[in-house]
Amino acid sequence: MFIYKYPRPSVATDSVVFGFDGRELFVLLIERGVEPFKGSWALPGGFLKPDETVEDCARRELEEETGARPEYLEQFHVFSKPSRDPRTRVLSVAFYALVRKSEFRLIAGDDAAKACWYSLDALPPLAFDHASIIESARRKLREVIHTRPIAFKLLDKKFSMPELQRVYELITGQSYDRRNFARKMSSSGVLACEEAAPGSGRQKTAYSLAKEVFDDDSFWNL
Amino acid sequence: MFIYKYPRPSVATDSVVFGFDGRELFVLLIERGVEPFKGSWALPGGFLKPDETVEDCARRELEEETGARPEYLEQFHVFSKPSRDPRTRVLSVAFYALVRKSEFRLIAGDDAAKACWYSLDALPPLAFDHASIIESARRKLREVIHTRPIAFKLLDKKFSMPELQRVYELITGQSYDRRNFARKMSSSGVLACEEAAPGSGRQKTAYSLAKEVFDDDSFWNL
DNA sequence: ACAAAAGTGTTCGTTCTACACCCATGT
DNA sequence: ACATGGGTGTAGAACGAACACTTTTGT
Repeated sequence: MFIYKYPRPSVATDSVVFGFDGRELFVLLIERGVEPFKGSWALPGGFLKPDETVEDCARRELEEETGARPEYLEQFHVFSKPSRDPRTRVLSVAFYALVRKSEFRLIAGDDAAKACWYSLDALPPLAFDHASIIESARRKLREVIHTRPIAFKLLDKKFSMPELQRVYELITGQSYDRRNFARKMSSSGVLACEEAAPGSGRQKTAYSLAKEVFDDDSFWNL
Repeated sequence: MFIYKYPRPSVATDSVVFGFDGRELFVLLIERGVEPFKGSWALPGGFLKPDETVEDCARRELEEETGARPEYLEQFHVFSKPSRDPRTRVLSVAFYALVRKSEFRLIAGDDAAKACWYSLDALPPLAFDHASIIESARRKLREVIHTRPIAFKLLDKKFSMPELQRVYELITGQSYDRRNFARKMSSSGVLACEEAAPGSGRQKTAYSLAKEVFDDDSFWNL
């Protein structure tokens, strides 16, 4: 039992983990194993422990519930409407993360019955205010993709230009001319060319993130 | 007394209020009237009450401690290092706000001994991690000024082109060519020309934010 | 052999940048 | 009268947008 002089809210984190399979964008959801909303789909997340930062908490809960250990994870908004959780006052710090969907095995642990990828445009009904958290994360992603090279976190180390373009188009909702897109990317200096496809035809040239970018923190933390 | 089954952190808000006097940028600080850090300077802010959102809390505390009621106030980061407050675990949701410095009277109320503007490049020693919160708010401002027309919140309803330019230069840390700057602003469509200075000389042309922009929420909330 | 996907250059319009002079006001 | 600050236009460079054809691979 914990006793305080003034009332305190519970604090939780929720994470919107985006994944890409070469075609579509997905979000990682869990089926809740406990009340409230037992049996419905929700974002992975949970309550803050006494000695961790919210970032620690988001990472811990993600790993416990789904096995995911994203490289890139960032907080983007606090949801604090008093009625957002029917049990008690819960304030949620929301994060978004980008992972290579292929790169880890889904594990359902803990109080998550199972973890599962859902296509962003075929989401099931969601617990709490999680639908609006996802909406909000999408807007954030659309905003931030112009500022930092985060799209690469969704792709394998080596990727092709059309794959990269697809990611940009899905995130921004616009479409781009193939040649202009490739030129702009190439001249921006963040790409390294791994293996060129020589002639012209259906084989794909492989690119990767330039090393200078990959390990320069200023690109990622602004 | 409040009793919970699991430990909970205290949740507070802290606000970085920027002001502009025609020359320099300022931040609104209070002198703490209570321990810890009694007598030193700090950001206005305080603890979340049971039935308010973090936005409500930030507004309430700002008004109580300084009298400020900013039009534009937005959360930007959660600071959650367990040791950031010596008393107990306090998690802080940080906000930044922009006000017309001329437009309100400073009032010191509550547990603030007094409220006062400090120039951004002559800040006193600050309580807690408030120095780094301010640093972080500045970076945020630098980032967001390219996306939304928030600079106008620092200026009077009517303002001159050189004043507007000064705000941009202070926030971004760059300087711009007068003519290019004026052209870009004029052609961006967010300005309305109030009174043109006819000839050319030292009288200033007055501008204001275009009405369409002023009351179109999409410009402000993205 | 046909359909689907990937590679490749050029032109044109727009935007950005750099730059110099004149006038009005206050001291 | 002089210093300060504000107004104004143009030319060249960089950037962004639009556009068609050829090759390869899989069916």
